Amino acid sequence: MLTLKFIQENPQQVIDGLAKKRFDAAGIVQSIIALTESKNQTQAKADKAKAEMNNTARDIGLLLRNGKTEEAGQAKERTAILKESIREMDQSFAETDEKIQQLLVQLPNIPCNLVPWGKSAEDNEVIRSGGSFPEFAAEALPHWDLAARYNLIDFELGVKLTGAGFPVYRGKGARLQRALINFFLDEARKAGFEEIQPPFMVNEASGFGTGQLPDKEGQMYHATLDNFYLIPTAEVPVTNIYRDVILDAKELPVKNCAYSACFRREAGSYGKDVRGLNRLHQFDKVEIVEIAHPEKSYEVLEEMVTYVESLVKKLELPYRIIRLCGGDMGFTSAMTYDFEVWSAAQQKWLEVSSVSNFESFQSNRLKLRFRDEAGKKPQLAHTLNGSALALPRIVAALLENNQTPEGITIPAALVPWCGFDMIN
RNA sequence: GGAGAGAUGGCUGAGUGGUCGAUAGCGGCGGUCUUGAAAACCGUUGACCCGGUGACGGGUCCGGGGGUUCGAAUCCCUCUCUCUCCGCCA
Repeated sequence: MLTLKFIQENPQQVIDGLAKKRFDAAGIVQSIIALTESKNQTQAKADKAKAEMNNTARDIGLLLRNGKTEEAGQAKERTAILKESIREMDQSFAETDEKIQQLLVQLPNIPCNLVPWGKSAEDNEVIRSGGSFPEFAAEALPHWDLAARYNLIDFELGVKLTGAGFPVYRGKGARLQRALINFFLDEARKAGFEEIQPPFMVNEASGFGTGQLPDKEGQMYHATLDNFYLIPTAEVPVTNIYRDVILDAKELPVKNCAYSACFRREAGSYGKDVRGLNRLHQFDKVEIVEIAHPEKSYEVLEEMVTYVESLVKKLELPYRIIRLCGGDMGFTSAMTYDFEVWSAAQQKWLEVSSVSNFESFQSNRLKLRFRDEAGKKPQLAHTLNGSALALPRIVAALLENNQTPEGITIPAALVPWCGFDMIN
């Protein structure tokens, strides 16, 4: 969430910035400023009363020690009124603060200047593309047909065991999953990311920290008996490592990577978008997370994009990198690049990675700060993350694009991790 | 799952109703000494909020929440977590 101070000091910048996300912030900003003013006045009054109370209590202690019981009794009577007014002011303060918090969490992050105007995916900006489109003699088969033909993925069996969107990978299909996970983790390690193996379930506080709660509650699986949530991405546990942490500037940038299974209820999805591997309730992903100095975060973002690009290049997939327009961006992001790979049989681009700079939007809620030098005040760090990469659509594209009459070929870079170069 | 003990500042650890944001040690930072370093010695060292241009002043925070009291780290209730023993077990 945005910081109160920033909104107070730059109300117009907030309103103008959020217009790019097609969000009308004028009313909320105005309310926040008015409420904050009233909250501050209440605090000033309450603090004064509390100071008086503290002094009186101290005096009573001294009087009692000196045996002046009567005077102490008189002082006690005076505190009763004071006490009641403090109670009222504290209550009013808490109520106002609660209102402000409720308004604050409604404000999306402000897009950075580079973000193009636009209202939907059509207005996104293609930054660059690479790889070549495959050509086929016969008609290309979609990955669900190929998965069945080579016995790689059993979607129906997943339905039997759990439900739709929980596929069972088997044989070379399972080995391909494992190979991709290891490939992505090893590449990330070589690029300087520390590997983390996080819990796949998190508590409520972590859900709040990264903003899944309270808004996207319905998108997460919830183990109600213990009040744990299955993670929708490793971003949640990994970023929450740094909740309530003050880092030393020397430690920046922090670079972490993590594999996790990801669980998403995907309530509301239907139709051909969910066919095969296109949209699943459980899937595998390697995530990269960075914590950067505010002055460096956009450099870091570009580095992350370059890194993710190196992965799709090694997998020899036709890809394009897109800068999302304001209208298509997520709530928490200041700038997002999406990576898409071409699905030859479905004849469409599939999103396989989303790399974002959240600036201080996440760290404000997380209370993730750093200290430039000893003695100086801590300030909010910038957080960034990206998929590097999500498996299912990569697998879909690999299967579809590399199909030959003899079988499916494995990109050379992946063969050492797979242990085979052909699925047939 | 049953029984017991505990949660204090970056860490260890005192403090059981009255100037306690909190003794002490370690660590960190600054200095003296040294060619330099170590050792020793001296000083310093939490976060957040409000008011003030500022010096500074005030407030909140001793796991979370609530209560008792003029006054709570200290007493009571409750939740969470940790440890020990027993049970079970990959």
